[in-house]
Amino acid sequence: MTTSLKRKSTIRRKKKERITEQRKRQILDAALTVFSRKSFGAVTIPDISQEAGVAVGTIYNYFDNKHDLLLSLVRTYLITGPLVDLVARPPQWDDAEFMSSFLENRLTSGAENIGRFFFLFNEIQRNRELRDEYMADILTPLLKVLEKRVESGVASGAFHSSNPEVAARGLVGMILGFSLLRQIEGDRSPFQSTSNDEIVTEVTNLLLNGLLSRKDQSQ
Amino acid sequence: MTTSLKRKSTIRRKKKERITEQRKRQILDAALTVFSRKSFGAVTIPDISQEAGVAVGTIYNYFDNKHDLLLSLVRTYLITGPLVDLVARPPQWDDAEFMSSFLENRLTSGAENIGRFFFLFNEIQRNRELRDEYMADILTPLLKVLEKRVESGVASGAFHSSNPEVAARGLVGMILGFSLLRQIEGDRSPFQSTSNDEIVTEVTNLLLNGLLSRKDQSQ
Amino acid sequence: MTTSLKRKSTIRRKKKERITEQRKRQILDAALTVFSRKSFGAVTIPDISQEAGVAVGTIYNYFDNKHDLLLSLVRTYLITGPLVDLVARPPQWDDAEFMSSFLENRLTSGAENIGRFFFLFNEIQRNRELRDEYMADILTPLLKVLEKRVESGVASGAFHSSNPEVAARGLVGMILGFSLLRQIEGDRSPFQSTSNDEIVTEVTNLLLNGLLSRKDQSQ
Amino acid sequence: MTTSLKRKSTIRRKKKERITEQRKRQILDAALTVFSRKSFGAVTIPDISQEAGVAVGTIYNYFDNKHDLLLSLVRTYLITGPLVDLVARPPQWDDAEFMSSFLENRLTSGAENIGRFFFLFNEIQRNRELRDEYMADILTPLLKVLEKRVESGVASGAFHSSNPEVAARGLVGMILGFSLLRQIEGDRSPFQSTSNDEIVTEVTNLLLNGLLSRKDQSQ
DNA sequence: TATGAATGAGTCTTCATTCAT
DNA sequence: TATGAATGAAGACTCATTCAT
Repeated sequence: MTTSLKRKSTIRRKKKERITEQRKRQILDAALTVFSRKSFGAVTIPDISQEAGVAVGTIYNYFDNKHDLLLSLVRTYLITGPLVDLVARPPQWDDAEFMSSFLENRLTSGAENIGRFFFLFNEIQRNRELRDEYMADILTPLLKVLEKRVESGVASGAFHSSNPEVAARGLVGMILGFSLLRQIEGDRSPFQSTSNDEIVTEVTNLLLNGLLSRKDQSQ
Repeated sequence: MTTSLKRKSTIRRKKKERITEQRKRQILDAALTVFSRKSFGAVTIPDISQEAGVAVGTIYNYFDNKHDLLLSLVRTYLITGPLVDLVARPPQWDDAEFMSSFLENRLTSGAENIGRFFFLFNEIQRNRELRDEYMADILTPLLKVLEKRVESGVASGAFHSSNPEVAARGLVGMILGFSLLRQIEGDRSPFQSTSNDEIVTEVTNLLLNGLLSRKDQSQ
Repeated sequence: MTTSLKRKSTIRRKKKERITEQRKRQILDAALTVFSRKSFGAVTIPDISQEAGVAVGTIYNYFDNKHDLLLSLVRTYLITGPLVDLVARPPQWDDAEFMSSFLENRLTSGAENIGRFFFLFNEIQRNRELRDEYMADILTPLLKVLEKRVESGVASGAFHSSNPEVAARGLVGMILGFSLLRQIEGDRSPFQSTSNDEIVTEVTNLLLNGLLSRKDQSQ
Repeated sequence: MTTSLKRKSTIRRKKKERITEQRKRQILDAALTVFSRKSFGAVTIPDISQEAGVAVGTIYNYFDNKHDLLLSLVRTYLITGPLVDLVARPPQWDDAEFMSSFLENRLTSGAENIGRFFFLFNEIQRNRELRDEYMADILTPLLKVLEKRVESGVASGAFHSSNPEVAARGLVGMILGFSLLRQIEGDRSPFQSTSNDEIVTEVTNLLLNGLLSRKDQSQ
């Protein structure tokens, strides 16, 4: 009976933990939805609580304060996901294949979300804690992986001779900036009737082959 | 005498307008300085008034309210400047020269400031009025100019065959994204000891010639 | 069988009541401990529940609300105890002995606790119900006993001729005020290295013999 | 004219300072009034603002926060006034005269106010900053003055041999405690029909001559 | 009976805006 | 025109109390 009781209590604890995680997620999802509508500063806790369908006080049962909620938001949605996998387990393809695949992946799955997280770039710039964490966990590792690929590609002759640091930031930067422009243009983007595949192909092509045609290229 | 009086009053009015413009500018400059220190939501009117060296009430003599001040900020710093000139009076160079010169110009003079103005992009996205204005006055014309250049470059054989809409957005996007990354990396950027000239050269090179070396390029 | 059942149920009920009283006491003790750490306004029900080792909800099984808990606190710790005994069964000593023994008793056992209960005096002042109860049950009877002793002492020639009402309040007041000062001085009290016996002797001496030496005393 | 302008500005600044002081005082007076009705924790800023006849925000133009308001309250009403004068410039009377005059003074002018400030003793006990300041500025100097007087009185033979530290605290304590009892008894005090002079005389007599009549006194 | 997550009224505090000087 | 004290609506956050388990 003691065993049974113990088991029961363990089961209950686990169940409780699961519920807690679900609630956190429920609130974070609501927060993200609201943040994509209003700017961060304009979002109020009641906004979030209403969207999440819980009381204001409930939010404070799961997060210390608004700032903590923001941090959790970043940790949950940015500092996880496919990018982290890519960095942690870079595939064994050759450098050109890797680049082309990386660009396609980011332009396809990353671009759709950039609008929702755009407000975070602002916060990241102003909030030292957030910035340090984002850089340490995401940006720097990603850039390092790309730099290494560029270096090895240059060494093997597959790539132009390039400064790897600039190239890595150029690649990531274009993905970021291109997605940002799509976000700003919104409804008025000329890509409404362009297939996403074509866009990805074109951008990848631009980055891999450049703008100039072969004959004009000056090595 | 009436004429003389009128003339005098005209002179006075002009002088007054000039002073008013100076004051507005003084306040907007202060606002921009403050925005670069604190996150947008954290900036208060007293902050700005202190930075500008005027009283809180004075700001309300020149701007209707905080939102109006923000609008003026965008109009003054984003929807004016060298970009407008470039679009209004595109130089007569050939397409390749134009592109290379455009990239250098933007990466040199634009990049330093993009961090300071970045928070405005957020506002642009949330504020329909602002976004429409920004797109109509700046973004769309700029993209149009670039698209035309790409088209003519492709026609002349100077450029790879490309979708001009994608290419134009790719170019602007990379400038935007690359500058944004530099801003985020800040002190930890690996470019601390790299000359700005080299960076500009490398990015320009990446965009014009692509990442892949000649022998691998598939037209 | 009915009888047996009834008896059993009576026993059970008594046991239950005893357990209930224990729980109440456990919570009140915890409340007192917490109040001695934080200011009254800063104490929360979770604070008390944690100190008592019970859940928040459990407290509400024994007390209607926070105010009720406070009332019980006063009733349990102020409106009971040795003072009540003293008043209910005054010893048969002569008046001088009684006074000296009263002072020693109060200064010894009462003084240590006065700091812990002091915050209750505030509540007593604000809460008419509580004040009436405290006065009716404790303060007035105590003062009456002392007044009677002073009267009889004056009549017997043992005491100076005094207004008994003033004298009684002077005695109680000094015990109260002296203990309060010790509480406020806390660590910085000069009595750290003075034995409690000496302090009690000195205070008792001051009250019984006064400050002036015999030769200066004006009857 | 420059001189005239300067003078004008100086006058204005002084006027402004005076108005600021008046406002602070106005708010502090209101706070004191409200605190004497409700316990400290129960008082809200709107309570005070309403009593003071100003807006909530105005209070924050003069005090950093509620805690700062409390500190100012203590500084303004407790750490100033006749007690400070007494301590700073002790009169040249002989020791017995001094004591008797001190007691009369405190029992007369101090006692009426003790009720209004009673809540502060609670705060003083819980709030280290407040306690340190109150002790350093008021309590310790006062006790030191009294201790010295007792010492010199004992040396001159005017007073009984006493521990000066205990005696000083006994004197102050009785004033405190006696006033406190009057406050608690309120309407039901038996002193309603007793002249204040008589009360003061009796308490002073008790402290100076003690309770025991001459013949019983044991030196 | 015990529990503790959920609730939302109530608090402190901020700050855009006004207006008398 | 410039000033800055006064204003009070609005937001972050707390905590006494409830109630489903």
